[in-house]
Amino acid sequence: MEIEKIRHSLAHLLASAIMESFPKTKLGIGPAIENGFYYDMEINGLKPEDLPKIENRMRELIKENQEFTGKKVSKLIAKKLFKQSPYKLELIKDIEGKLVGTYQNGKFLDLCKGGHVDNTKEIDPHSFKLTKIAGAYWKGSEKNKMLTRIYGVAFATAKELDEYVAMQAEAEKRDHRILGQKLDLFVFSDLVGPGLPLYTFRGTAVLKEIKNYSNQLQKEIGYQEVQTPNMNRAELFKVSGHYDKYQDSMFKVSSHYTKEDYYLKPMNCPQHTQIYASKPRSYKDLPVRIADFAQLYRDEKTGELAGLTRLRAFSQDDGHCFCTEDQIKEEFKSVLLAIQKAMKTYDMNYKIRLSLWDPKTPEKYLGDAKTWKKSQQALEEILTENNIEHIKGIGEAAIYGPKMDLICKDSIGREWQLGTIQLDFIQPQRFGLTYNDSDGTPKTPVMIHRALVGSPERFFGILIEHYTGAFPLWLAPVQIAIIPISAEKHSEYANNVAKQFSQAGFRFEVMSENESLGKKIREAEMQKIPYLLIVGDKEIAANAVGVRQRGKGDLGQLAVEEFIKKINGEIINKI
RNA sequence: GCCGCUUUAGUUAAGUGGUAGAACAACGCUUUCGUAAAGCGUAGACACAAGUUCGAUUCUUGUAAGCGGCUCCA
Repeated sequence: MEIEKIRHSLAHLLASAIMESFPKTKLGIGPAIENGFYYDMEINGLKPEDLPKIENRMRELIKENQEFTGKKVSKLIAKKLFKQSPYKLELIKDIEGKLVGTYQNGKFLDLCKGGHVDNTKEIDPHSFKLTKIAGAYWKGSEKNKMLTRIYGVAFATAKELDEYVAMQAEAEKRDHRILGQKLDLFVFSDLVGPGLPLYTFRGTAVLKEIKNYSNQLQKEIGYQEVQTPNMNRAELFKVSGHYDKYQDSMFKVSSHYTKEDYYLKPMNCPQHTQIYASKPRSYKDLPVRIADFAQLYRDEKTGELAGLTRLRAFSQDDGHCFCTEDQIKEEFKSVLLAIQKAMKTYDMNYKIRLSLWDPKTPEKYLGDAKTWKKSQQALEEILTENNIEHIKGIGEAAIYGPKMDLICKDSIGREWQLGTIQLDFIQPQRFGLTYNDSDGTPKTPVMIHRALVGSPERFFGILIEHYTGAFPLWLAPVQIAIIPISAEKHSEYANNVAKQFSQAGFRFEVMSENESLGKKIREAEMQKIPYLLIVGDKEIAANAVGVRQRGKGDLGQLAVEEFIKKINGEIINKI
């Protein structure tokens, strides 16, 4: 039994149950989706608390052993049959040919091309659940009316449903928004504003490590860090072409003293072109590779903001490479290797997507079809020549060119775009960038946009869930907790040990509150600190620390120097 | 931005048309402790604004923020 058939049949049963309780409802569409199904409809008076009732009615319908019987009818007849719903009529109009498919189960008739179980007895009445009510635009377009969508999850067996529910609960425990608060990594303030997180010293420590590591990796492939302002004249974005396409999502800033508009920058590339353009370049200077961690601002719609994964202020481990066409392949390859190295260190699963333009909507992009064809071909060659497995994403390209994106899957199965390498023939042209070639003639360089983990802030959020807050030692916000057994008797020694850690550059805290040892260990464990060092009389006598490792328990005594040597090794190797 | 839901102390969270009961955290006192919560006590909250009402934390409306979706994601 194909699970899609069960899911889609349940959508019909849902609609059938809805029409009984809400006969005025105008139905839209009801497909099977990953993990379940949904049905879109224009409905009045439906409340979330109605769902269990509808769910039960669906179970009753299943037990009636209804047959699904398909029949093709002419469009004229179909229009009469479905005259109640303008959405169905629109679908009938859109269908090519003279006949349309209909399916009957029990008293319910739906416009449908098929894909059902033969009889509802093939559905386990306890293997599905209606989960939520949401709004959804008709045919997925913001310009259309918003319908009500009822979501359900469904599996072949009740056991699989239980497993799915359990997995969702597990994922919730990893939610970076909750862990971020519990582990004191970042906060939001109503006064500061939505999408504008404040990182505590702990969160800042993690973010810094993420950025430092990206910087290390990109230095290895020749990128030099620059620093650029957070705002610039509107003119810059008019030249780059962003102003026309993205004006609505840029924050406008005004000066009291000049009439000209300024914008907070949503990306670094236009500014980087100006570093390139600051002096004459020779072919011998290329590639020119620059990297930037500047804060970026995007005026996202409020409903799109979410935790650290969608922000109004964030940075990117961003870089741009200006090179000749001959150098494209080599440059892409070195960046791709750096990204893969990073993903290995973070122990993340990913796939590579070749993101292409959608030739059906050229108005969404800059540049002509010929340039697009040329650049897309170049990227595809790189992937096939190096035997790199990839998928294709039509319509996923940037406005100025195709790209390779790294897609990773998080703990609850959501996919995130992290690293990216993008080819751009357009901006260099628009900014009039040139270099003098070996024959003395001026040529236009190619621009490569790239990021390793994308946005460190967003990646931070993903990592919190990836590690369930238990960061590896090198990333941990606090790496070591030093716990004197008696605050009074052992704090002095604890502080002496701490001084050595401070000199060694570790992140530590001394827990010298007047609390029981058990309680302090519990607190440190809940903060997921990798190493707890217990110090009491025995350790003082031996000039040592009692080492307790997260997840491993008591490791026994180690001399302070020995411990420093041990964790230094772990930090350098990022394990 | 759109559809729906939510908002009670720092956090979790009970409850009511007559202004709130608790746990953890905080603070104070006692305790000075060997690997995941010592004991006692103190203080602290109904998101904001308007309306209905003798009286609103509770009902209505609006605003803000959050959550689940949709749309978007250079």
